[in-house]
Amino acid sequence: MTDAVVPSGSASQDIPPYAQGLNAPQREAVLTTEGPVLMLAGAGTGKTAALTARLAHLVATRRAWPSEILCVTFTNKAAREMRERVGRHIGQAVEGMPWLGTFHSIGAKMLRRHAELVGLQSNYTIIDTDDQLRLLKAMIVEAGLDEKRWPARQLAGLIDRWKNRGLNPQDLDAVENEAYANGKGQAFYARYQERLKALNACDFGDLLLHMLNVFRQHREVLESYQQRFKYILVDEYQDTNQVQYLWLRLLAQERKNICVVGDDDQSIYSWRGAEVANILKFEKDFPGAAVIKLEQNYRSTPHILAAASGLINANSERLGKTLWTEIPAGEKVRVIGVWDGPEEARRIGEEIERLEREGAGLDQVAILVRAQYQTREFEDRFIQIGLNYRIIGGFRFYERAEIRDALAYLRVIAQPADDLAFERIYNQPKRGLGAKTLEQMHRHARATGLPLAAASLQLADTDELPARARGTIAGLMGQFLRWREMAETTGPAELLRAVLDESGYEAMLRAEKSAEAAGRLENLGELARAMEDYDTLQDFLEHVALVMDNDRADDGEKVTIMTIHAAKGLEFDHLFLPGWEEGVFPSQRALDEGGLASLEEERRLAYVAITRARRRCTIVHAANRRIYGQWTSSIPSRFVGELPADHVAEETTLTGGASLWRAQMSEHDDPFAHVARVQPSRTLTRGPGWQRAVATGYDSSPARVKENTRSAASFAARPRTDIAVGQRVFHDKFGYGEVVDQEGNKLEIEFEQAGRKRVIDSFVRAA
DNA sequence: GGTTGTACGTTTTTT
DNA sequence: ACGTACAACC
Repeated sequence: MTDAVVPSGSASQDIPPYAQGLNAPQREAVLTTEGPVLMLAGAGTGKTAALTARLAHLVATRRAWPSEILCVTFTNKAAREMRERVGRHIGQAVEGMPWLGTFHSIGAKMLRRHAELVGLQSNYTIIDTDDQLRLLKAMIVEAGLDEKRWPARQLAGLIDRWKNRGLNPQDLDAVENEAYANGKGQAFYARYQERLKALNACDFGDLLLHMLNVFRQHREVLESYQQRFKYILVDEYQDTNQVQYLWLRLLAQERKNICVVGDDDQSIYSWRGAEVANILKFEKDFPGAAVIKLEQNYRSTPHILAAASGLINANSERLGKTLWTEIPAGEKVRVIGVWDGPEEARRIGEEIERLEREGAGLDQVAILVRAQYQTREFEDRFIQIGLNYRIIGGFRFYERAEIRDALAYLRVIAQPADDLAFERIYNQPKRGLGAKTLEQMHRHARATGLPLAAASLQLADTDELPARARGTIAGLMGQFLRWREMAETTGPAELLRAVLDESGYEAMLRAEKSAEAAGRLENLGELARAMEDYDTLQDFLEHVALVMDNDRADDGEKVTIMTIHAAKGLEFDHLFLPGWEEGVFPSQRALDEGGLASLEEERRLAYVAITRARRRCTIVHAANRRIYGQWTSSIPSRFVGELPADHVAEETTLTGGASLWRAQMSEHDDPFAHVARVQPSRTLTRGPGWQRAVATGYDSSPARVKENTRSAASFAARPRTDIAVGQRVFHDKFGYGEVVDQEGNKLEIEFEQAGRKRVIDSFVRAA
């Protein structure tokens, strides 16, 4: 994803502007419009340039309207870049490309049109992992299972993986089913789907799986899309999972004008369902596919390229590419051995300061780590020496509590059946509604099949709850009604401001007077500002759910610190790769869990890391490192040994004095460091902690989840047939009494002890 | 209902 | 080592 593509020659009159400056294979990738095309694009070979030119070519030659091209990427960032670069070629017409986006955003868009085919309404909510976990946890507890023994996370992971593979609950075989709570997996999965339907919600996996189901079960819908999409383009094809693969295969089946771009050597997401096999078998899936290899690298020096190529050669199962470059030879890849983690940070800090003195921009310097915890060492050190840095990853704006609270209010306004959102804010700010009230609301909601909000309103009209709670609920629901009306006429930003003000949420934060509360208020202000760009609440909520915009514009030159995963697709002049030790990289956990396949993925990760470097690449390994508070000594990564010697300059000073001496000179960094050095403890194999004994009963039968197809706004009540006026009944709280009036499911009862009360019929039983 | 103590689990991450 | 999440307290 770089602009680096300007090879020599080849600009001539008969070559359209968008194809000028492309090399021969790139141009072939642009001009081979008909039939299946597999574009194998190595790192830094100008794949995005070719892809965007191809799009421009299809439009410019009138082969398709922009709206007839399906172009899928994995990340929003990639989609944004693609749109921008296509725009440079074809101008305004790019606005008419509604089907350029991520798999999930395209899935969401299609699903809005066909929601009813899977039992949803088109204003369905997209829930995130947090909501997903809360929902599953509630279900697990409800079923009487020990949440400790069968964590919701595990179930969520399984369901996710099933969805990624295109499996519906009924598609699971006995083996899959066994994977959770002794064969309860399928039942939970099925119930989870029912619950989501009742909430008019779906999770990320559903965006693709629901549409796959629609394609499979509704021929006419599939055909309409097959007709519409004259050309299909897929970026990062090596990252597709099974469901995405099935999706594409159905859509491409008719016209077979599908062009996939990818690099099997850069497949680093198998742990979340990506199947390298998809790219490896493309030629089998689409016989006669043109295979185009982009092998000229425009990014890195020959030494860097050779080092990376030598390393990846150790992998089997490759399609095989030979990267080459015309860039003049630069420095060899440096490998530096240091004593421990702190020294590693110190050394890299010094190197960066030197680069700075030499005039390098800090924006062109990056440190790529295997795991997030490694960033701390650098953060500590860089704060100390006053080096500007930025850590990518970590907190996300939309994951902060106050933002999620605000969004929960908006979600309830947009979609009254969104119980998860309602539960989050019904007592936030504190309104005196506690667990007891919530329990009652849940009970009533379950009995009636109403959403929580609607059930609570109904409940507020009776004596089931204390007068205070009733008034509070009625007031809150009244506010929601007003906000809902307001949403019709006002923009989302103004609506949010009104909600924050009238709900008392803002007042709650103001009353707090802490620096933290001030920050939260600021964040909410920023949220409102972000909302100015959207016309409807619905648009905004979808944006939030799907476009977790991470990269906020950052001012000033800073060293970038991030994981290798996050760096995919990026490039830097000066690159530092610390932590190349056995156990860290390759990660011990990967080796324990995935064997050879994981090792090869770690190696691909190393390949991705090295190929991010444009001019200089420095690999560092430390002999001692503190991991989980435990000093651990380690040996250099096997990947270091796999680098071809001719292209590497070793600077390992471990045994000889200099680096050791330096390490001891600065012991004040860690007064106990010498202790550790005398007795380095080694924590080797940590068995997978999640493998636990298997034995648990499933003693309570799962409560049935009623399907609620009614809109939340209708509070229509189904009266009970076994209760009538004059009947003697029993109520848990009020005791015995006689029904004096029945109106829907609300009863008026003259109780013997408690007097005349209005109650809900589901709370009494015939006596 | 809010605060303190303890136990646990710690790769990678998008959508 | 450390942060989080839940349980037991006041």
